[in-house]
Amino acid sequence: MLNYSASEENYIKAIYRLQRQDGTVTTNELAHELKTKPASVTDMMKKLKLKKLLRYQPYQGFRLTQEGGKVALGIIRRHRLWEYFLAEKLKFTWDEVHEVAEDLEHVSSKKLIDKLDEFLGFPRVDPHGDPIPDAHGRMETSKKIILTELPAGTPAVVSNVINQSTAILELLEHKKIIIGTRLEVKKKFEFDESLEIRIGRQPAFTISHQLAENIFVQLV
Amino acid sequence: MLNYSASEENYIKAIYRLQRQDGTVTTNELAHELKTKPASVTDMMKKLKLKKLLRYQPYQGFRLTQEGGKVALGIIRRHRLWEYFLAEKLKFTWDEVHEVAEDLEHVSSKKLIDKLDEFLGFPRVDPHGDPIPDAHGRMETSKKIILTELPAGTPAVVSNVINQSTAILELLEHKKIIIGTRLEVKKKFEFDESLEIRIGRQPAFTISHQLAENIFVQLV
DNA sequence: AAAATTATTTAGTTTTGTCTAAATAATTTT
DNA sequence: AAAATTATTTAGACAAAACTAAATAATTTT
Ligand SMILES: [Mn+2]
Ligand SMILES: [Mn+2]
Ligand SMILES: [Mn+2]
Ligand SMILES: [Mn+2]
Repeated sequence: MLNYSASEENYIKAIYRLQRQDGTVTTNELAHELKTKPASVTDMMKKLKLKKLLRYQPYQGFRLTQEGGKVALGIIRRHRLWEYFLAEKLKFTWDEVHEVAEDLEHVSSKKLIDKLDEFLGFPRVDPHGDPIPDAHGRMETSKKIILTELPAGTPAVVSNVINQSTAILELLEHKKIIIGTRLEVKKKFEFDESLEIRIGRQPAFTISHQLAENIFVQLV
Repeated sequence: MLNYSASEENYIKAIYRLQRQDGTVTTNELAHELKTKPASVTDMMKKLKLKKLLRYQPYQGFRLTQEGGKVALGIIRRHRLWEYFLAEKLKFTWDEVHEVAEDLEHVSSKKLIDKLDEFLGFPRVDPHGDPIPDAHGRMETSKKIILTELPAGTPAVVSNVINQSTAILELLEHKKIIIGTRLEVKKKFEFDESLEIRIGRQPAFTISHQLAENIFVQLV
């Protein structure tokens, strides 16, 4: 597998993420995601097409090729292993890891990453609950549902938090919700879409729709 | 302290290393050290001068300013901490650490490095025996002498190996010489400048001038 | 179906870091 | 002290990655 520049890697990773949702990715979406200009996206897309990492016809959207997908998984593996390292070994808080991992992910020594993986004990998920691809690019694909769509009375476990800001971390810490927390929705209120939830045998409490939207759970 | 590009950092580090030896650094020396062309060096020197990291008059040599020296120590700190991490935690061998650290050193989060330092237990020297600057840029300055200049009969401890190749590591492992080994020169042979040395109470053995040149020791 | 709006691409610049070839300065040899 | 050699700088080009402004294509509104 060839080596790509940090810039190319950031584009590849963004396309991978966006195409999970929409199937195909547009110029404007990418420009917005990467905080760059549409014209810059077009330039880079031509380059990545030439390198056979993606397919696209002018004015249609982009899609990674099989090879492009493999490259993306490699970058995501590096990113999430570093995040795990920062949180677990260096005691970074949850909201601090992403920014640093955004740089570390571009150091591409295969040996470094495989040894790091081993040192960390082959973790399956990063500090936000996102799965870490293994050395062959395989990763866990457990069915996760948004907390807002969990039916009342169904026990579930928090598996993933999307938003990685300091603000959401503060709130989650206050509410004592972390990845792995087992909870149940008691009631859904139509007016403001807030949820009443219960953790274990503790008294139930309320969380806002905005918060619930960012929490994914798995059925148990 | 501002942020510098990987390229600028590699130049700064190289100047720092070379000026330790010669006091001042020339265009050709730098070009050779960095495997680049003299014209590229001149370009970069203008840039670093503009940023007040070095002093130079055309056709004289270069010297880092005080600020330039501080920046250099920061890069060296990152480089050596990563080398220590790779060797100690990830079990890289001695000859493999430098190349990877050459990339990792350019990830410049201060918090990352200070936490890494703490995680590693504030190590004083990297795997080759070179001192690691602390968070304030201070580092050990123990007097080291080349093994070829150690007088016969004076006990000393191996503190440092300059050459970092796989080849020298193989030889040192075979001879059971590592950093920290206590030894004594028994005899120096004029003909080929080979040395007879003894480790502890074991039988004495011979090492070549080429090998001895790359080993530094400290008196005990 | 035209017109208006929105999305995307193209054209032309800019910055950073590199290179080759040519010019000039400094040093060494004769 | 010239001449020859070596070191350094300058001039001009190039590639990567970004940007702005203008052109064009696609979509939506009227
Ligand atoms: Mn992340
Ligand atoms: Mn990144
Ligand atoms: Mn090194
Ligand atoms: Mn480097």
